[in-house]
Amino acid sequence: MSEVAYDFEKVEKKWRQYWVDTNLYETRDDDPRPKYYCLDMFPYTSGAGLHVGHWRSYVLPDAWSRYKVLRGFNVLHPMGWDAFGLPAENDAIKNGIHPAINTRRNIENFRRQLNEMSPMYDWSREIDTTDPDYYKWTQWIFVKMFKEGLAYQAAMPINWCPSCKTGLANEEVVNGECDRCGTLVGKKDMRQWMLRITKYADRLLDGLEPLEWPEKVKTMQRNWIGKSEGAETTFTAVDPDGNEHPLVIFTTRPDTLFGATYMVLAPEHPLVPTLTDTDRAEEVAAYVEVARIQSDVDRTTVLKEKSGLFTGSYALNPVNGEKIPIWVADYVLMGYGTGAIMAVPAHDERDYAFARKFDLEIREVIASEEGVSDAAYVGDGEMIQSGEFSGMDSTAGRKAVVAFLEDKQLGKGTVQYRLRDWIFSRQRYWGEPIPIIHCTKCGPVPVDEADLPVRLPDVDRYEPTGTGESPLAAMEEWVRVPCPVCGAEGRRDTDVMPQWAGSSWYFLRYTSPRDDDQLLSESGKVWLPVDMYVGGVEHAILHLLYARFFTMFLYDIDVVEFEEPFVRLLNQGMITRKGKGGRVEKMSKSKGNVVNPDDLVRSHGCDSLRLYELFVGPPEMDAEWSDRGIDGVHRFLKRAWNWVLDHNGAWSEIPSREMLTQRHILVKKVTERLEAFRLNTVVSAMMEFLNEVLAIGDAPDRETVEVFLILMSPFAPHFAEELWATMGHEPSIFNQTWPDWDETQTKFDTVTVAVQINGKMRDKVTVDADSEESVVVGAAMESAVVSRHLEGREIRKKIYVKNKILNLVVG
RNA sequence: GGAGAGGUAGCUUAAAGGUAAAGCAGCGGUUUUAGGAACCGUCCAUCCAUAGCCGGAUAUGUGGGUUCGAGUCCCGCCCUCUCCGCCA
Repeated sequence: MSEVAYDFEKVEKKWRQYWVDTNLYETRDDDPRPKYYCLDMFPYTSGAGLHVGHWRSYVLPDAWSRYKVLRGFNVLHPMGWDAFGLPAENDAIKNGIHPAINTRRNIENFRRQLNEMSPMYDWSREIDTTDPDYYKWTQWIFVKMFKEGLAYQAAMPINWCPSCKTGLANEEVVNGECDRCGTLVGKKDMRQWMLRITKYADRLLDGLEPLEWPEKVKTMQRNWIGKSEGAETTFTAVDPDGNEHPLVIFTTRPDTLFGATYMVLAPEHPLVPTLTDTDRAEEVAAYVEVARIQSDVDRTTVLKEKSGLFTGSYALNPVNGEKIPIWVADYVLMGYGTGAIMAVPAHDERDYAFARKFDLEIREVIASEEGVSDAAYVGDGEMIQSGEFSGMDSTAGRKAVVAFLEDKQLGKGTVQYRLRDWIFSRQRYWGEPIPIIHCTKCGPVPVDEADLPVRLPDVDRYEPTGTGESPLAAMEEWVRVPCPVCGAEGRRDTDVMPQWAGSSWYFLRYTSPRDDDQLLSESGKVWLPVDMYVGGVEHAILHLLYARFFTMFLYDIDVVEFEEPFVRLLNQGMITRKGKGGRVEKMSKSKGNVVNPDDLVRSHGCDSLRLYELFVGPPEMDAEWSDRGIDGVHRFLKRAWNWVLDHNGAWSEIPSREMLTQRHILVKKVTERLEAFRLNTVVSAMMEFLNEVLAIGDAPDRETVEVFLILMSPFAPHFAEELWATMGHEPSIFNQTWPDWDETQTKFDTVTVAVQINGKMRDKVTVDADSEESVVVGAAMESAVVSRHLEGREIRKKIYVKNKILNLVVG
């Protein structure tokens, strides 16, 4: 037994201080080593603090960063705070503490908790999205977008809680209800700032292709962007007075144009009042009103019965002049396509359900084996009942019909996206003020870039006003400013940016966090783009899409030299644990199943917890937390500690052949598994190694132990550093180089070969490595078990795989 | 309805065509006034057979297939989890 017990508390305190004192984690732009930028998704600083599930997502990239350091890279591994936004503001309101103060407290708690993990963050690069020196540049980007025509104002229906009398962000609408009072959320038309992300739809789609991202995330983004090719076609609507109105629809299936038996307008469609006849006007208006105040959530998630009303008017199909009824129904959305459709019930599931309910004609125009008597047929096939196009395959037919429409000027081929422009205004307090001044003569004018940032004023009342305006609107002395263009009296925009604004470009700022003159310093550019980005899959769409959009924009205005910010993405899995309801689910305070990492650091040590967070399961998969699991890795560390100290100073001069082989196997396994990011199996390789060398029992040689410690250091840094020093080395172990392995040294002198008979394992024989077949067969024949199975049977075939198995096929 | 991930010993996970392995739990021991912790050892998945050992058969959700050999490859089915969803 070693004299010095593993006192993790003392060891961890000592080295944590040492690394800080010696600036081990300071990262320099001009370091000659090749750069590597490993980024964690920075936390949203809620009041709840970190649990072991969060810890995992920070330990993984930290271990990876430390590995990259040992591999000779100059690693940038920064951390900061995403601290503006609604949850922070609501939390502050609830606690009756000003958001600025509340946020500061939360940040300090997060920083303290993260430091418990001993991360190699370069804290000199810390950023905070609520810092005016930071959001100055968030506003700067907005000004640039405004100047490029990408930021514009539009009247948009927004989520509106009639009880709280306030606009709500989508995040605040839960199952169609106001998150705060439970009232059904409706819609209200308000003038909003919008960002023209749709202009980038194609680039956002095409850019995904080469990225080393999980396929799932790429698929989700593709679906979100939702590109569909089709045609716009102009029908002619005839109102009750006999006046004609062009009615444009979008369809992805122009080949089914002859199957259109009715049309549907979205309730908000501007032609609805015109086309509704007087008998139906009241009923239709009521229907439209109900649909209008319903939220998108209600209209799109409830997949039950279709509803709708006939307007009393008809439209003419441009390809055959047929007269078909025009309906209004809420299954058609104003926000997609043109807000109007031609309904082809035979070949569209929604139209089919609607037609069945309202007894409308279902006309088959694509031939299929199944027919359309039970359900719509949505596949391809031969076009029938389609005039001159009959007999054509529908795939070719789509192009032919589009060509026909274009020729007759009845329509054109177009592309539609599901992606909408980004609603960028919030009528709230805790966010970046939108840097625009409204002038009665000049209209909206951006704040002069030299005058940025527009500081968020300190107000006494930061609660939502109830008028639908931001609390900032009440600050007359702040609002009233001269117009930057003409000098006349202007008014500041009083909306703020959404929570996502600051996080859409923060990864750039870490490279030049204190540059007051530009968003990104020349010297900081060396780091970009991000080589490895680690975070939860919950950001698969919004944050990652917004960040890509911002980056592409900054590329277009020559701020950065690349279009895609994140080369490689890793989504770490959640930590789950049995909650109050007895169900195994994601850790959260409300489920009562959180485990606080601070407690485990105290009881088992930071290194044990780091190791267990990695060991708990494959990084990208969810893992169930086991309260006792950490004991296993803790014992492993103690055993390893004793193994090193027991032999310290009494090393074996020459490593035994077996020890040497174990060492090379370990380096190989750990390196290969690390490169594949299978960190859980790296830890188990360490355990297996220790079990093997303890079984050998010989004193290890010095080099084997040194190698072991270097391999351990990314995962259990204090442990490795302490033993490294105890062996007489100068700190720090992180100045060492990752060891290499010799393939020829990973082989043992003798190997155990399994002997199978007809594919079933019967015995094992030990032979010299690389033995020929005859030798192994000879050894196998001496086995009693084998000979018993061979008795009275003839060997038909021998299959020998060197050093692995011998299979005897008998008759 | 669509997309993705997954189902291996009581639990969490390895094994990517060739001996089913690691940790936890369990069991036995040492230490201890005792319990716990720690440490050491061990490990029996099921069934058949046996006084007991030796032995045999069946075992990676399930049913087929390919192969000398399948947890692994192919096809069908069942179950779990996550995300998306009236997008024309």
